[in-house]
Amino acid sequence: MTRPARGRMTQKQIAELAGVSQATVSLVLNGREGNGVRIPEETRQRVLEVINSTIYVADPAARRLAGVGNKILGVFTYEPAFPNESVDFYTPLLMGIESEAEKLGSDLLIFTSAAVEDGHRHIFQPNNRIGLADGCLLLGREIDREDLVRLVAEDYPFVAIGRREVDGVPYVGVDYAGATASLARIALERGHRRFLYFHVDSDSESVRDRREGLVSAVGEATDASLEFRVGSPEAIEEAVAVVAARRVTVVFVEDPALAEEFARAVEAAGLSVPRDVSIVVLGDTARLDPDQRDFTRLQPPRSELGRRATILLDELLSSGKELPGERTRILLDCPIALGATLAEATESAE
Amino acid sequence: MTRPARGRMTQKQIAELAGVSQATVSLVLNGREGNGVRIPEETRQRVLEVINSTIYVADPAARRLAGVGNKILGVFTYEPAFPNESVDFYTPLLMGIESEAEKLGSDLLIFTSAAVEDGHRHIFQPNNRIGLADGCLLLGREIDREDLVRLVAEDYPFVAIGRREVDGVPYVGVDYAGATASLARIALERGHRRFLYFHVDSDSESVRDRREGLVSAVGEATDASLEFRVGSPEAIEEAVAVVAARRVTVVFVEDPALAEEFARAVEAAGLSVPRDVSIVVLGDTARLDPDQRDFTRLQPPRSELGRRATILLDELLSSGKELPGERTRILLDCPIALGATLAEATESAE
DNA sequence: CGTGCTAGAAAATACGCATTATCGTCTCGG
DNA sequence: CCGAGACGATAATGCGTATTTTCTAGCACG
Repeated sequence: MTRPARGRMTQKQIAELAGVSQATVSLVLNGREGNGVRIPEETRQRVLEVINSTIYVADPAARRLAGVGNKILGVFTYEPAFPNESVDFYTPLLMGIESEAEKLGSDLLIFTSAAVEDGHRHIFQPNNRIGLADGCLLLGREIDREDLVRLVAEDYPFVAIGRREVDGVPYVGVDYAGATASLARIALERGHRRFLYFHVDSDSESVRDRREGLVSAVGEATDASLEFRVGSPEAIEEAVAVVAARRVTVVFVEDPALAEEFARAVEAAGLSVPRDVSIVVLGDTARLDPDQRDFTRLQPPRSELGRRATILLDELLSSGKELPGERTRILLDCPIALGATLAEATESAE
Repeated sequence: MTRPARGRMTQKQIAELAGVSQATVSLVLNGREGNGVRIPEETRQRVLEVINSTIYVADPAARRLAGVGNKILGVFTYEPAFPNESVDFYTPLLMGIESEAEKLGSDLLIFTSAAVEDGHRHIFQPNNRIGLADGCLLLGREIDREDLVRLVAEDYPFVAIGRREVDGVPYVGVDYAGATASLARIALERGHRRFLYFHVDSDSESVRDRREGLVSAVGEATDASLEFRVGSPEAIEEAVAVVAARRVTVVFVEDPALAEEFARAVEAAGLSVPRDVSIVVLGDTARLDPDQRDFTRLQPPRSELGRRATILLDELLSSGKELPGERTRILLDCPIALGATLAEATESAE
């Protein structure tokens, strides 16, 4: 017995003190009336007095076992939630989640116990405890698809933060496609015609959405072209050469770290950002150093994401899951930070 | 029934699939051997195979009810944990807590449900759920004394972050007295003799410790003097006058926001910081703007605090609370940021 | 006086798991 | 052939709560 009685009160003890049965205590506590249950005011008061004179609180584990909700929302992060490098990513999410949870009167259970392996956590481990929560929010840049499938199969109530293309997965995501398309259109308006896209090797939905937004917007302009390059050091060298030859005037970079690297390479080659080449950052800019340049970029509404996801989870829990699919798949508009790295295109020397 | 069976697997179902009893499944899962329990390898394998072919995970609520610790550490914050203004205060603490909880294989339950009243939360509210956690960490600048007394009375395992002068309260705090004394001695070494202390109206232990450290260190120098002023706008005006008259060369400020205000007032009066007057900040500097001046100040080791508190709580839980008092009251050294606002004292014009 | 009804409250049960006691069965020694 | 272990596995129990079911008086009515 890891955890002995400790001063903890039980309904049975309350019952003895009040001279009633445990069942009566439970009925009083839960205000059950009607349906064959009657409790005269006198008895009710007696029980309530005893309860108030003690420090009784219902054991949540027992409540859950008995099939009632606990007002506990799980939060599963695929990476540690609080380390410095992620602080700007997770903290705004958690802020939104916390404020909404407070409104709902729910507690948050953060699953820090899931060990990190292969760089990220897995939900289904021998002793996972997601079952303690009424439902769960899933945060993380990359969420294991198998986990999602399994959660759906188990009919466990959860909401993913970020769009997920798995049947039956409720999510609150960001309209990256639309926002990226907007950025691309701004570039087009500013005269850019030759685009370069530094992509990353990831098939995550967010990356794909951004790519598709870019491709479709550039495709709308018949005279514009879009080249792809994997974001790697070699590609940077080549890209700088291409830029130097005035064949590309704007570069969309998926990885923020790479953007800075590229900008430096450009400048090392004697060119200027954004005069000679504009740069737009697409991926999570949370990790940018504060002293880094003011990139033109996406600004996902993270707190709002957390808030909306929490609300959706609560809806799932209270509605008994009969929500129509479209209400469980939410995309939020993504604001754009215009920044200082997207300028008018200079005349091509061709 | 808020939460019906859902696709969830139980040991009973596993048992049926494997052709054994529920008890056997449990025994296999928990690796119980000896003490009258024997399970041949053949059976064990059969059960394990079934388990692995399904998505079974033990129901944590049931486990806990059955007397197994659930490895959940509660985190009670007296203010919302994630809002921007507190981010630098709580986040490092949470970082330390999280990393340690991960090592321990524990989850974190954040009590966001406790409604905020009178500006801060209370632990004991009807339906508080701290009972779900094995133990609890208490964070907050000001912790309600009554809550502490009651927790001790209940024999509930917890650790406060920050020194608390309440009998039986385990804590991990910061040696503010020592660090403040060090700062004062540095000021003395640099020739300062006339000290001014902007204090705040708070009897919290941390504020008191800093005051005592300052008083005792200044008291050691027989030729030094220390004046007290409540930190208020009027006091600022007066203090500037005093400084202008060269009667004070160094000001210790409890409230960081006030420090900046004071510095500006000094400069507005045509004096210079730190040439004419040195400033030392004592209180929580977490809220300082990044572009604020580089104050000489205290730098509490917050992540370490979180880490050590988590370790202590774990010790309390696993030791059955038989720890000697001195092991449950820990003070960590507080590093000092020398900053740029404590200079050599200029010769007094007296 | 027995029957039916009602109010009030206790008893019983289920939840899923861990653990203990118990029950067969088999083997070996005497 | 019988008793004592040894071995395997199951039945039984408890954890604290919610809920359903059952029980006990007391009472009115026929």
